[in-house]
Amino acid sequence: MSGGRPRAFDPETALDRALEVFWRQGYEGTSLSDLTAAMDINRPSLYAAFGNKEQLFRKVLDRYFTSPGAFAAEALEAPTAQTVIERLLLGAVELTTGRDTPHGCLSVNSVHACGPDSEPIRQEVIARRMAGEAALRHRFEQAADLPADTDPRVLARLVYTVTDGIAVQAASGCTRDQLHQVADLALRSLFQLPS
Amino acid sequence: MSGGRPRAFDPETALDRALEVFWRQGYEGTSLSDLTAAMDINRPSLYAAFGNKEQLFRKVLDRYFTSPGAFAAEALEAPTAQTVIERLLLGAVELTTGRDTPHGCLSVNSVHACGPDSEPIRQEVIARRMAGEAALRHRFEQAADLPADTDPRVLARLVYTVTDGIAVQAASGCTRDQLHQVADLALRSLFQLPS
DNA sequence: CTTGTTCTGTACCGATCGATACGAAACTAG
DNA sequence: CTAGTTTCGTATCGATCGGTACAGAACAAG
Repeated sequence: MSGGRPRAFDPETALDRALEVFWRQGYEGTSLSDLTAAMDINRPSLYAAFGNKEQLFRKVLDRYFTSPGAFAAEALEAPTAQTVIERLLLGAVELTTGRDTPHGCLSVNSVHACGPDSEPIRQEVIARRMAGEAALRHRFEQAADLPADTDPRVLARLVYTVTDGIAVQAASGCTRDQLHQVADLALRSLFQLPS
Repeated sequence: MSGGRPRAFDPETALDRALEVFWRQGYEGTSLSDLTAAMDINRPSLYAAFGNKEQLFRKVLDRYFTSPGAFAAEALEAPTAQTVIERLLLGAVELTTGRDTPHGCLSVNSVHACGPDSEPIRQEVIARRMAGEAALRHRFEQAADLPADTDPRVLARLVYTVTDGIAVQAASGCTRDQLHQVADLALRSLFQLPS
């Protein structure tokens, strides 16, 4: 039992740097050289601390959902279905159009991870998306402010369809203000509110 | 002036094969080996006939929008704004969940083209998307079946947000039937139709 | 000190990336 | 037939990919 040479970097901040790069460039678009440059560590240090590129990305995904993407889980605690949806749509706009973060959504980007070698990553992201959708459906099943003929599954899927679309729009240059208008219109349509 | 050796492949079918591969694997995820294998031609033949990978992708984009994605332009000719949106949403579902085509949308995939080297591709796709959105806005400006307080820009953006979301959902495994339900609910919400 | 352990830094691995050089093959024109 | 032209097929280019071997540096324990 012994000390050994102390590591010269903080794993958490390094993980944040990796999140930055993966968020902006996607899984396949990010090379190990990009990662080591952004994390300011050498290649062997990266492998020793985080496994390999795929394992690093999974840890980055965890960090993404627990900190910038935490609003999605927290939104489910809103009192009514309407406020849940409101928080989800507005939260998606904020997340995907941040001033200090890349535009778009890491999760949505990763669904389109391209090559055959990144298929496990795709599957993992898809599994997380389905879990989120199922949670939203359960939340809707317990809501009292939805019409009786509303299918919670379809509504949950529509809401995630809109948030996914928001992410795509943000990734393709739509501004935060523009997307706020879109989210507002979507909410007014869903709940037939006066404009 | 002379003949020369005739080419042993049909450029149009080769382009269709390339579309297939790019559609499924994205721009960066598709290697030249993937392309030559799918198009059943050699590397120099590809370069002689289509330029390079980027130019080939642009021609594939043209083909995509003029044949599987043609519904988007045609939908604008529908008589009312409501039917325009109807055709767009249902067309998006059909396009992105085809039996004999990859799931998802080539255009939406390419927005997330990852690395810094594929930035020109991203910009081209974004430009085409903005052109489509502008066309839809103009169509809405001339529509008689929209409430007077409707902002055509916001509505156009919302419609494309939903079609983008449909593409993401399709890419992540959602079935055609499920997305039809989503599109139906979106339409009923937008136009406050009885279910 | 020495020993053991862990991390750092360089230099490198085989594989694959997009892109080409070059000669043989297949055609037309004369 | 020969000459000219275009495509095909192989073999290869330099660069980069993800991943590692290995030696030296920095610590703790004795």
